[in-house]
Amino acid sequence: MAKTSIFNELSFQDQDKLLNDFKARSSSFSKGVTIMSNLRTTRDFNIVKSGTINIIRFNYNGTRTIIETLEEDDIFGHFSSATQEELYVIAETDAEIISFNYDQIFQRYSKNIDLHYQFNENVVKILANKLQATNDRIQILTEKTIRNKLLNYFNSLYKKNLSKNITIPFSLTNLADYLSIDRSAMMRELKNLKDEGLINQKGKKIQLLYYIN
Amino acid sequence: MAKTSIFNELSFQDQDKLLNDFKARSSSFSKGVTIMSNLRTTRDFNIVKSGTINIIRFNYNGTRTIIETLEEDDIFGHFSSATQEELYVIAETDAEIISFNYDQIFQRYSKNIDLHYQFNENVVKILANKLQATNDRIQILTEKTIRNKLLNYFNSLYKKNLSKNITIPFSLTNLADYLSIDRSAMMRELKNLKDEGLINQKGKKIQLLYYIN
DNA sequence: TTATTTTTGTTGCTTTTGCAACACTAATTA
DNA sequence: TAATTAGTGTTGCAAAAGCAACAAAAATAA
Repeated sequence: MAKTSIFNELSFQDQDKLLNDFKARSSSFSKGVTIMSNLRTTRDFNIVKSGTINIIRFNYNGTRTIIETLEEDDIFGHFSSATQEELYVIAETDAEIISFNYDQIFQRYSKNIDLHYQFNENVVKILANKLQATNDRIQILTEKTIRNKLLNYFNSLYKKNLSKNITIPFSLTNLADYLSIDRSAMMRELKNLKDEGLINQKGKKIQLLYYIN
Repeated sequence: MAKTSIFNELSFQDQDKLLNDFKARSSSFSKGVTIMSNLRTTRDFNIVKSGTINIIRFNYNGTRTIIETLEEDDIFGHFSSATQEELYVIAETDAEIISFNYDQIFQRYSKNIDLHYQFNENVVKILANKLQATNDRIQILTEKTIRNKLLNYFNSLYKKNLSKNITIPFSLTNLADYLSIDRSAMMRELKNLKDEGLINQKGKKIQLLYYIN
């Protein structure tokens, strides 16, 4: 399933028409700034127009978990959130966000119907993609041991790139964060996997030496 | 956010028109039967018309994890799946399923436009709901200790019912499954919580004795 | 109603994991 | 380029969790 962008099949002109219909507004944020601190209760539908942003949860003990990293044409809104704790949206780089009221996308428009149909199709496809990605993550998180979490994660990268030479797309510290395991315990397990000849590893570069499927 | 059904705001007549447009087909399954063994690759959009079904993953070691339990008017499809392992759809009770090709929902229909708009709105809302529920589950799974997983889960039930007297909606065995923890370790932790006076518990009935928020 | 299966509750033991602390390297910013 | 911050790699120890096994209760089927 190829990644769908929210503006798939829509020209820049079409995009302008849509955003105009939605009464969308645009805001700019500098690197490091908190874009939103109440993601759970927002009624806005948000599109990242440029830059990179992180959706972050702060735990009781002060540690943080990156829930999602978003880039150009990715979307976020109340659906990105868990109901329990509040999530923060933070600009990883300078970023531009377009926002409009969530219910706008359900309006029946008499003009530009084709554009709205296309937009709707994109929304459905993106949500379905996100749901699948989230289900992937659940599968990894439900693995009981650190070893299985790692192997499961490696396999998902393998299937994405169809290569046994994979590169972790973020720092090892963030990987531990993503897998929800202790970093030092993860390093220990990586070492075990190396010692047992299952992988080669240097920093974020990992070579899978075991048979897959 | 109230739960949206796929046929929200659509009369039975409207439903028939839609399903006719979609060239939908209906199938019946007896309790215990495997409805589908290749959820990952299906191109169908499926609706549960009656009964209860489970989406299940079988782990290497033979244990199973219930990914989702679905009832009347719930939907499932490739978006329900993780890309790694294959998921099974199994009839928990006698069940009736309606299926049609996934791409049908993106067709531009000249007739019954309002119905299709409404259906599309329902699809988006349901997917957003599911995404939120899945994010909830991720939050619970990222908790590091059994105690925190339990408390987090109890809190989510508390927030749903706004009562400190909660009832686990499935067996304790399945709860351990859902939280991805060892059942006996979970029982031990439940006992600890009781001994420390944080909860009362008898079977699936739990009373929360601690201060929330 | 009895028999059978599933679920609950419990415990000892072992393994895994998290925590804390520290040295070292790489990357970023002044 | 130097100074500062962020990330990597490692270890000992303590705490938490998994595994295995079994008895008792509850639910379901015969």
